[in-house]
Amino acid sequence: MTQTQQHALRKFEKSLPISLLRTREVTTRLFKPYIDRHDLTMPQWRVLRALAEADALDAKTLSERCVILPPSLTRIFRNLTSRGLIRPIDCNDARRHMVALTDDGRAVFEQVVAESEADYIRLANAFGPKRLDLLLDLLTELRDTVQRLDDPDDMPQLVKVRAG
Amino acid sequence: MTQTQQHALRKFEKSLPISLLRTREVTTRLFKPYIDRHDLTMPQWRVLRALAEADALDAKTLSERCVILPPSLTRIFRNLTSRGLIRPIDCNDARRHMVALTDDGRAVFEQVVAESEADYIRLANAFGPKRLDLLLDLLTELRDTVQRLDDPDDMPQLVKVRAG
DNA sequence: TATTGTTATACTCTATAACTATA
DNA sequence: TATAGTTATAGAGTATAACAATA
Repeated sequence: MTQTQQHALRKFEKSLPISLLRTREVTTRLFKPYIDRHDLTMPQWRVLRALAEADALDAKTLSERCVILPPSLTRIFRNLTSRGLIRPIDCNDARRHMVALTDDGRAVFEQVVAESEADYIRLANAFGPKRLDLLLDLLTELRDTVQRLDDPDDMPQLVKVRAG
Repeated sequence: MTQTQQHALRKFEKSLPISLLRTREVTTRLFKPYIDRHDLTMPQWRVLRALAEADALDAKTLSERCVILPPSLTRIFRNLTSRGLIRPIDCNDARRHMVALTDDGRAVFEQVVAESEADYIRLANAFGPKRLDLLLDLLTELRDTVQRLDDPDDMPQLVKVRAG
């Protein structure tokens, strides 16, 4: 391999969106069999997972938190409701479509977590639990940073100067 | 917000595939306008970007490196070839479909890079260039770690013991 | 016989705009 | 008037299996 090609490869590795995509692909592939086993798509799973950690959520919150566009979410609601995994929740704002897990939905969630736990521990040990925490923190902070780029009033002064 | 909900939120933040997806979503949104401007989809752009850093690549390599399944790649080849952005390359193994950028393809690539560079620098400065490098390194290393999980012979002894 | 890639097929997601209902 | 969500629609990606061509 030539010097130029080595440099080129490093540049490709350093593309942030692509690196995030590739890393997500391999980690998703590790856990996807446990999702497939319950006839769930990854977006459907993200909805169940988000609902498992809240009493109830509206469509907009789920859309943002699970990275699913509203039209897709409408279909996912229909699917998961018909399968008895989620149910509508009364809300004082009639525009909002709030949903929560049913008992069956929670059971499915708990099953997937239990079945995949061994692989998660295997991954955490192989990578190093502390490095995994560091990575997760960096991901969250990068997300916050990028979101603040669109809203410069929230930016700390130092960063504003450096970015300019 | 209750104690339980705070804990729940943290758990959702700590899902690796979801965190990777959400971070990719915001970073992609930052750069996507520059891709859209040239009537490219993100997968098409990944192909151009990979080819820009190699003389020529075959479909299998591109499929892995760009996270695109072979059937999608076939369609993308057809699209980019018809637009004159890539061209087939002769190869000693006639099974392989090798392609390379045309001059037009390279021009489009350079244009996108030039147009988006200011935003990339803005992001790197806001997040911290060194932290960005750390994040990119961790992403690459995590990818390697997960891939080795499927191929335990490659695992260092210490990790094998800890994982077992 | 194994590998590379294409085709076929069905389903899902992506993305935008237009529309309804509610605040 | 602004917001939340649904519907409609077109296009692209996801995923699998079956197939053809080549090694």
